[in-house]
Amino acid sequence: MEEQSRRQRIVCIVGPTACHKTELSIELAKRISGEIVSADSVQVYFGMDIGSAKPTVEERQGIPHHLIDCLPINTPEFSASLFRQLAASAINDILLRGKIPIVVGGSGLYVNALTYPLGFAVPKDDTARENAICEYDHNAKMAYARLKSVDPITAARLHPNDKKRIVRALEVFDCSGQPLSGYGADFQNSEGREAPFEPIIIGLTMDREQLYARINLRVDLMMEHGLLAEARAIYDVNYDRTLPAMKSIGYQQLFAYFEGNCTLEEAVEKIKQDTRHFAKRQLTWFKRDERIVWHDVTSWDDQKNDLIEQLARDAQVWMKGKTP
RNA sequence: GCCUCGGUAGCUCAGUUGGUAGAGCAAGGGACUGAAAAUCCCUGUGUCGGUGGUUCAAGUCCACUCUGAGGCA
Repeated sequence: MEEQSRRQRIVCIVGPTACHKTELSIELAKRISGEIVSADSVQVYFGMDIGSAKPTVEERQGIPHHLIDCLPINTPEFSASLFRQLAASAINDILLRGKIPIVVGGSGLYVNALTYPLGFAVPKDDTARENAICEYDHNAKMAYARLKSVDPITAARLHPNDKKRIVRALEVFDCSGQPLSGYGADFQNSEGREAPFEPIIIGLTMDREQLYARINLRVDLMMEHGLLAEARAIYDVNYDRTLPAMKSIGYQQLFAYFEGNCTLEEAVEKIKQDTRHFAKRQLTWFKRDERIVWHDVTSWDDQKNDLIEQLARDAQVWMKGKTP
């Protein structure tokens, strides 16, 4: 309890893409003297502006934004762990300046990295990963069986086809001698470690059909605002296509078009489709998080003023640390 | 007017010699610890266009009918 109250508090805004997170966060920041920390795995890259729905300088209205535009596209690897380091230092800075950090984003794992005591104890090990991939490709069943014997807890969580996670779990064991589950296998703080920050989490959601309609519309707007040229510029640089940034929605589909694998119309449809699927996955992720206080913003235009006022009060109470 | 081929799940279509239907996509649900806008898993009842008939049994055969596309006049 003593430790808990000493932990630094932050405000988080989460929810699926196209759910007014950006607008809300900026309005909130204006009222409570906040600064924004983006928890978004694509907005971190320079040059991916339209497709990642980065707020423009005008939209930011002078509110400082962190973790936007801080990596080149050809960054070979970024990770939740690295995000935590960068975001944590940004947040500490903000707090030192007496401002309120507002973490806003749709990358659920990134938010959890800041608000749960996630392990991230064993860094990526290229050799061990190579070997695990070979092992899995050679005989997936046996690779899974080995994980079962070496780390039964993680194996039980994972489906035998979940190559990426099985490989990672084997990698962790092979280079550390410890099972991945030994570093804390859940989000429930069962290991008793302390999370970096203590959040109030505001969740935005809306009627599914409405959300999908907004997504479709937003993709059309992105195209009008020059997404094609933005994607083309990135395509022309000829980056390694296995780079994480190259797989972002809105870009990979247009790359397929540039390569003649589909028409432009089909590519745009695919962007909408993939964005809808993505929004659904985000909702699944956030739904199980019982810390989130949800707000249905289906009728955003009518409710936003009241909602912003209310959330500004909630956030300020939270930051003063008066736990009920 | 005649001929041909269609009409089966939200969409595109399968459906063997008659045994009350099944794939892909969409959609829904779930998972998620150094790739997370990534990756992985689960879920298919629908007046088989309609009405009658043959049959123990019809999406499947027959008749009529509605409807779409194409062809010939």
